[in-house]
Amino acid sequence: MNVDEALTILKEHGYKYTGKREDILSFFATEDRYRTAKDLLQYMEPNYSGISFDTIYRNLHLFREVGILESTDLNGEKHFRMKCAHHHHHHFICKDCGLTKEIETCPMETVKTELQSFAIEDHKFEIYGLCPACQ
Amino acid sequence: MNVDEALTILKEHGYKYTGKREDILSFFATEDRYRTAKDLLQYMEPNYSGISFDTIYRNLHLFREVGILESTDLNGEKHFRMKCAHHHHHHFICKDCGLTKEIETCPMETVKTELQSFAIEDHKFEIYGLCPACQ
DNA sequence: TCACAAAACGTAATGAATACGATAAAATGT
DNA sequence: ACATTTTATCGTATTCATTACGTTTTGTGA
Repeated sequence: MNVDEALTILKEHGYKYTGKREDILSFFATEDRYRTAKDLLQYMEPNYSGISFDTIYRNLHLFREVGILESTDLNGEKHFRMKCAHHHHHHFICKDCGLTKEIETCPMETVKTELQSFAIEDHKFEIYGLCPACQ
Repeated sequence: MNVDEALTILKEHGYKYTGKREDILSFFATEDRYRTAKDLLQYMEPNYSGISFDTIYRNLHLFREVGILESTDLNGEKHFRMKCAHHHHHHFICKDCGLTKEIETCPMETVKTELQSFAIEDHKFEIYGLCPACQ
């Protein structure tokens, strides 16, 4: 997803356009990997000195709710990345740099037969390690 | 894993026996599901009034390190459960009560072919939802 | 039973995330 | 263009889980 697509989604949901939001989106559009709220704050600081935590977190959660970002818990800290909306898949995640690689394998179909009487709402399949550059 | 097996593991690693440790272990031996540090603290409080956070967390991490417990992050809070050591498997986890059900399916073999140049260190496959009792 | 290493206590500190009243800014209708 | 309304942001305080640490207590092996 690119910045324009994301801004369109925002507008469709009736949310306003601001310079900060565009900058947040372009941060994630450029970084094709999982980043933390702190990473984003450090990126924003130079241009918007004194930007508040509220703004960072509110927008991160808003963007996730409307489907612009996706998130995962990595050692106790929430990480965010631009959502890849084209099809269902999972991620390899580099422990060092947060880089992600798409995994096509998804075992949910076979798993469903194992969970007949359970109400499945969600699932998480992540592989962790080091990417070629970080090895 | 039962309490005696766990105590044996502790002794093998040269750690000491204490009443608190046995109680912590019997808590997890009884509860066949993911529990938080707070859950454990509430269980210990009546018998050991004034037990400290240090004791709780130190033992939880120790037990995980020697392979007595396994842990996962669930909405920003670490959850622990007795490790089922017999064979590799994953879990369905109930969002309400933390109950777990073993899943035999593990897609790592096929995934490895997708990640030739990546150093795989770990993986997580969890299914979330409601167990029959909580629906 | 004595000495020493490990465990626990009590409490303070850290760090991520959330909350909130006040202010500012963007969209909308006239 | 202007006023109105709605949303966004600021500044800061608070919550909550977790970690840290100096001191005291307690197992354990000689």
